[in-house]
Amino acid sequence: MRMIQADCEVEYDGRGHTNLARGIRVILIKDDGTVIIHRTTGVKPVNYMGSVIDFTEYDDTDNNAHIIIARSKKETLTLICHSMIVDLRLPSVNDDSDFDQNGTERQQQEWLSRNFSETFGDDCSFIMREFNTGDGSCDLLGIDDNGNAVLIEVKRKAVKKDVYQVIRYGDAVRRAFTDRKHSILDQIPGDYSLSIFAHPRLILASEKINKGVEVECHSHGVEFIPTGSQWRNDSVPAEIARKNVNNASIIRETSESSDKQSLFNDDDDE
Amino acid sequence: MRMIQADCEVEYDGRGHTNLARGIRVILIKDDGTVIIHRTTGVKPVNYMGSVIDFTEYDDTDNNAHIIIARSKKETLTLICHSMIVDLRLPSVNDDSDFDQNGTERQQQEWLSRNFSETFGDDCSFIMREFNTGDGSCDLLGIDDNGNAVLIEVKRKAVKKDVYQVIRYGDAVRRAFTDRKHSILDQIPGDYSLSIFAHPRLILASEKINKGVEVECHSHGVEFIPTGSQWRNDSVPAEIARKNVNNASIIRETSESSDKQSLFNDDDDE
DNA sequence: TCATCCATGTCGGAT
DNA sequence: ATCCGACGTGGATGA
Repeated sequence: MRMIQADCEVEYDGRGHTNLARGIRVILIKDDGTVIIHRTTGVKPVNYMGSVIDFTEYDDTDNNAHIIIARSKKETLTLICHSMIVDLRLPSVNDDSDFDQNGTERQQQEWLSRNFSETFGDDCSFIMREFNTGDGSCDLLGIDDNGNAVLIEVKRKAVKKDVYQVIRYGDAVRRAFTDRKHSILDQIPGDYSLSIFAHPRLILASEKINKGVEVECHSHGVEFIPTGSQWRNDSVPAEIARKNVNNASIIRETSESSDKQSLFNDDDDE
Repeated sequence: MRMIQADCEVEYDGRGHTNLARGIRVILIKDDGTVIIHRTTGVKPVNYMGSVIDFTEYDDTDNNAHIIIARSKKETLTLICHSMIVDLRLPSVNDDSDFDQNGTERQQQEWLSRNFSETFGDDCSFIMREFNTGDGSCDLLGIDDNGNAVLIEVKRKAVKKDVYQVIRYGDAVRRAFTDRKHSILDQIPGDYSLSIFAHPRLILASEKINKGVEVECHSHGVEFIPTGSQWRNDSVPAEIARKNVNNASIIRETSESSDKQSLFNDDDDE
């Protein structure tokens, strides 16, 4: 890992083409070749490149510049460094530690599969998750008492576009029905007829919902069903923070009103 | 800007919840409060947080740990640092330099507006860009010789989902027609009747196309039109690299076969 | 390799 | 503030 702060220009060429005019940025070069360039604000890097195949590093004495070129199979990232303010090479370490993640749509989907009839109605029973419609996979597949398939798309926050995702799944299974494409049944546990896809029920299920989504649902024959947030509580891990904060002495603390700037740079030496 | 390398645990709580077990990572804390935590590989940070309102920093002497807590309105990021290997506070700089980007859909859209009939046919003339359908804005609006609106969605790479984006725009303008919603015409230069939206032509235009998209188009009455890549050539900026690489002396150079690892850390002192 | 979909998506623009 | 769609989206997963 290499940590650089440099006064530099950056050019990227590949899927697109970008030019970043001269200025001071922070550059990370990881041991796997990944290059990440950050400006002074924002979460996302202004430039970056992964899958680097080779590096070339020049000293352009004529222009008094240090040049770093990273190449991947189809891309090139060029840094013209007019001055290297910091250039720190850190020992390589490998980090195979666990990263646990909660509150994902996957967990929401799993929770709903275990709370199916409670959420979607007693006339409706769960069949499977990740049902392949032939045109993308639907989060949940169920069947109602009329023998119609129930296609459910799960979102943490539903937007209008999602309504069309469900419509698309409906189109796909109806086409499987009219085309007598029996292979779509192979993935389904149990013994079902293709006719369950003649008139599928379409459901969009979500925790939060954007304005206008219910109207969009209604005008396209899609049911909207709120899921609540209960699913989040089922798998919250122990918080590491609480057990450490006790007995700790505060070194520095800021609030919204204070000058944030002064905290992170060396302009304010205490 | 603060650049840290630390042996740390990380917990995030907010929209989701994550726990990262102990290990060595690089942490950037920007002057705007943004925190970015990188592992040893990959482009994306393992943890991050923007819109930070306040920081709290502890020394937990009991556990011999340094604790940094960043809070935004609805989120908390906690770092338990068991050792601070590097903790560099860099002077704040402001960087208002230009960042030019090319090869965007926006440019493709603009190019198509200037090459409209060549691309979409002589029976078809351009009206405007970014036409608000009432349910999302369509990239290009034109009109054909039959007096029907032509709704065009532009993509660099078309996928099946995009077909439904166009369908949705078609739904919206037809609804405007049946509902006699004349206000949709306000944004259109020139004098048109609502009836142009009775039977809109729907077009998906793209440079690249995924398998199955044309079939999806055909089965939903959407036309697919390839745009080519000509639009990319209209706005390629001068390459800054070429003019600098001449007369430069190579310091170090790697190729695919060499040991990349050795380039970026200090295991190989030359 | 290609296609699909989620993401603590982030970000910018419009309403 | 919310809504909306692009992104050099990245990354994982399944065919």
